[in-house]
Amino acid sequence: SVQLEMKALWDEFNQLGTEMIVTKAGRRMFPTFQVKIFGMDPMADYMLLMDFVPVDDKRYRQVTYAFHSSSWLVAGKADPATPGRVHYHPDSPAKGAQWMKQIVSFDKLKLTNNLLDDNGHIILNSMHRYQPRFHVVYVDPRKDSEKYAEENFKTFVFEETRFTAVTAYQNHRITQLKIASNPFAKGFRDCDPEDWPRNHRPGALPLMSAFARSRNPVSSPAHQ
Amino acid sequence: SVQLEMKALWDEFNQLGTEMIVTKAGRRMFPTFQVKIFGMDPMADYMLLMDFVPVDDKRYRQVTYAFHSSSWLVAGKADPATPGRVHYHPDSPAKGAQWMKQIVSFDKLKLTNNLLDDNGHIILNSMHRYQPRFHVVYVDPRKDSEKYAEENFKTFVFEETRFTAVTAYQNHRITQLKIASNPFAKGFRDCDPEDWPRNHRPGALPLMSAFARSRNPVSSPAHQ
DNA sequence: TTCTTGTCACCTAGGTGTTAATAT
DNA sequence: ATATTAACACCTAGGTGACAAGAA
Repeated sequence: SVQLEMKALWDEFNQLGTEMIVTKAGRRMFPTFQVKIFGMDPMADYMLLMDFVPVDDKRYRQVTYAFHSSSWLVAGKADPATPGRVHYHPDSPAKGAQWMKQIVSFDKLKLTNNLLDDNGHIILNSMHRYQPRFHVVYVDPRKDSEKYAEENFKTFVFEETRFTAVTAYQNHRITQLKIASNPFAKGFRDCDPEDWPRNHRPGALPLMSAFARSRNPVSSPAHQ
Repeated sequence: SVQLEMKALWDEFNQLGTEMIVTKAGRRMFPTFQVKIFGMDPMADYMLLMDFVPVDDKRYRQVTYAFHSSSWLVAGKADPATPGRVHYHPDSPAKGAQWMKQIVSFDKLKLTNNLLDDNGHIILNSMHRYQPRFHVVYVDPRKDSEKYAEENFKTFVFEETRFTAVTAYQNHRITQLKIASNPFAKGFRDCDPEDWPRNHRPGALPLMSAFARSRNPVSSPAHQ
C-alpha cells in the first residue's frame, strides 16, 4: 500500500484547482509527488515510476473579469496527445527494504511543453488537465518474466494530485499558495519572517494564513 | 579495466604532495575520484566502493622556515588506526551497462577526522598518509555466493591519488592549485577571469600558470 | 485577447579557503 | 610551536515567480 505525503498541502491546492508550470527546459512539480510505501518484499527488486494521463479530452481557456479573478472555460477538444512518457525514479531498481525505509520523492521529475524534448522530461499540453499516476513494478527474476507483466505491477492514483498544465499561473490564489509553501519562492513572500511561526496553527489550513497576508490582496487596491 | 579520470590533475597534485582536508562535518575530496570502467558484463550487477589504507605507519609533522615554505618530517609512529570504513557508490548495485556508459564519480564521498562520526563518512587520522582504493564487486546470483567472495571482486589502486590528511593546508602550493582548479574556490582566485583562456597552453601543466599569478607569491613580501 | 518565451532578481542548498580563536 | 575548530564571505548549481516582449 502507498500513502501520499503532504496530503494536506495537496488538498489545499486541489481545492483551488492545482496548476503546474510547464516550460521548454522542464519545470519540477510543486508540491513534489512523494509517497511512503508499505508491504513490499524487502529482498525483492522493484522499479518505481510515474506517468500522467489526461483527465478529460478538453482544452481549457481563461477569462478575465476586471483585471483579475478569472476562471476556466472549456475551449474545445483536447490537442493531439503528447508522447506518453514515463519517469522512472532514479533509484530504480532497488530492493523493497530500500524503498520502504524512507519517503520516496519524485523531485527530479520535470514537466515540459516541448514536444521535441530530448531530456527525458514528461511532455504535457498546456491548458489541459492531467492525473499523475504512480506505478510499482516487481522485477520478476523468472526467465520468461514478460509473460507475467500484468500481475507484476500495481498502480496508485491520488485524485488530489490532479492539475492543469499552464505556461503561466492563471489563478492568483494558486500563485500565492505556491509562494507561501515553496521554499524556493521565498523571495516573493512579503510577510514578516518572524510572524510566520507565531501565527501557525497546526490544525487548520496553515498556509492560507500566509496567503491572507500576501503581496496583492484582492481587498486592497492594486498599486498599478 | 579501470581508467582514472583527470589523471593529469592528480599527477600535478601528487608532484607537490597532495593534501586533503578532513573536518568534523566531513569534507569532499578534490580532485574527485572518478573512473571510466571497461569490460564489465553489461547485464550483471556490480557494487562499486572505495576505502582508504595507510601508506605507512608514520605520523607526520610540519616545520616552518621564515614564515613559509615548510616541509614534512616524520613525527613518530602512526596513531591507532581509524575504523576501516568503506564508501559504497550510491548507485550501487547497478548493471555493468549502467556503470560503463558514463564516468563514475565518487563526489558524495566525504572525509572526516571525527572518530565518532555517524554520517557514514570515511574516518582518517590527520597528519597521516593514505592510499585510496577502488573495488568492484560482482553480485553473484548463486545462493552460496559468500563462498566465492574472493573471486568476485577486483581492486584498483592509483598511486597518484595518495594524499596526506590535514585539518589545514600545510603546503601553500597545494592551496593555490586547489584554488586554481576547484570551481568552488573561485572566490579566492585573483587572476583576471578573461586572462585564463588566453594563457592556457593545452600541453604543459596548465593549472600551474594560475599558481604563478597567485595571491601570495613567494617572491613578494607577505603583507603581514 | 490569450498564451508563450526568455531574462531576471531572489531564493535554497551546499562546497571553498580564510581567519581568528582555541586546544594541545 | 603546531594543530584543530567554528564562523564567514564568496563561490557553484539550480529552483522560484515576476515581468516584458513576442506569438498566435
